[in-house]
Amino acid sequence: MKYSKATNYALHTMLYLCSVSSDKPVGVQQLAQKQGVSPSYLSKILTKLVKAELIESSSGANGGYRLKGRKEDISFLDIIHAVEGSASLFECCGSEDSRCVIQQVMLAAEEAMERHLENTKMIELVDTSSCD
Amino acid sequence: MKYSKATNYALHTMLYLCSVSSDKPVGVQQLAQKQGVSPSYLSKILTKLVKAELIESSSGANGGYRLKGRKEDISFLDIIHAVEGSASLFECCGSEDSRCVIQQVMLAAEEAMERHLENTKMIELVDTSSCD
DNA sequence: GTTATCATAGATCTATAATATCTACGATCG
DNA sequence: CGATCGTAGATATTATAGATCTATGATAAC
Repeated sequence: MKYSKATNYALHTMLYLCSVSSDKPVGVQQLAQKQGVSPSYLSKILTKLVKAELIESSSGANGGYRLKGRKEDISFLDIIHAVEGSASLFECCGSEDSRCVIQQVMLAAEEAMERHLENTKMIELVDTSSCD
Repeated sequence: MKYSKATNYALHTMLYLCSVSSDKPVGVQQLAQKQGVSPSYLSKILTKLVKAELIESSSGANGGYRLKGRKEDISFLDIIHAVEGSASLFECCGSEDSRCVIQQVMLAAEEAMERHLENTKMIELVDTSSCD
């Protein structure tokens, strides 16, 4: 079990967009170059963030991506759910059999992690950012 | 990102071994049948639990698997680490770049989940077990 | 000692998801 | 109109999970 590289790209892109905090959209070429990944692939990931309404895109010349909401409101969990989906990490018997005690423990553990990810907002990292 | 089915099989097998709590080893055929999985596959998973010293195996007639340690000491995290490995769920820049603030947040979140899994011991589920 | 039973290790196969690229398309600005 | 830029879809490529089979070695019962 591992977080995908796509999640890594998404988090770093969001952190960058939060730190520039400009009205001007940033093109995917520039974003991709900073992370050493192909623009085609990154744009697929960013489209998920658009659909989750974390960022918005503008086409045409001087187009690109910019934040939609406020930095204070964007959590790690928002970004991760947008990329990875929000399904449970553990499924016992195919469906959600809530009677399974193992399922209950795993779900509670997962919620502990998600609580932490939900409480950490992007704005907290803006000034201290390295490795972006 | 999802927990593997192997983890599911391992957890259910461990819960069963904890609930029978007999000196007699249980064969992999019986364990596999209860979960609707092939004995060949399950034995591969159980071998990992043996190497992690959570259970012990005995060959030959009337052989099989039985608990090694005490139920009070076996945590969910022990089992999960035995099957999935104990590497971090998130890797930022290939190596463990501890300067990356994103990495730090993800690591802290993961630790919150692991803390919960470590504090939940098998014995707590033995009596209430359904879906085993 | 022989035989039946049972775990282990290794090779192998398939299925599925992650990773990545390319092309065609539609939208926008100058 | 024409250059720029995001979107969607098709497609290719790995990597990993999931699963099975065979050969081997260990053990107990006879």
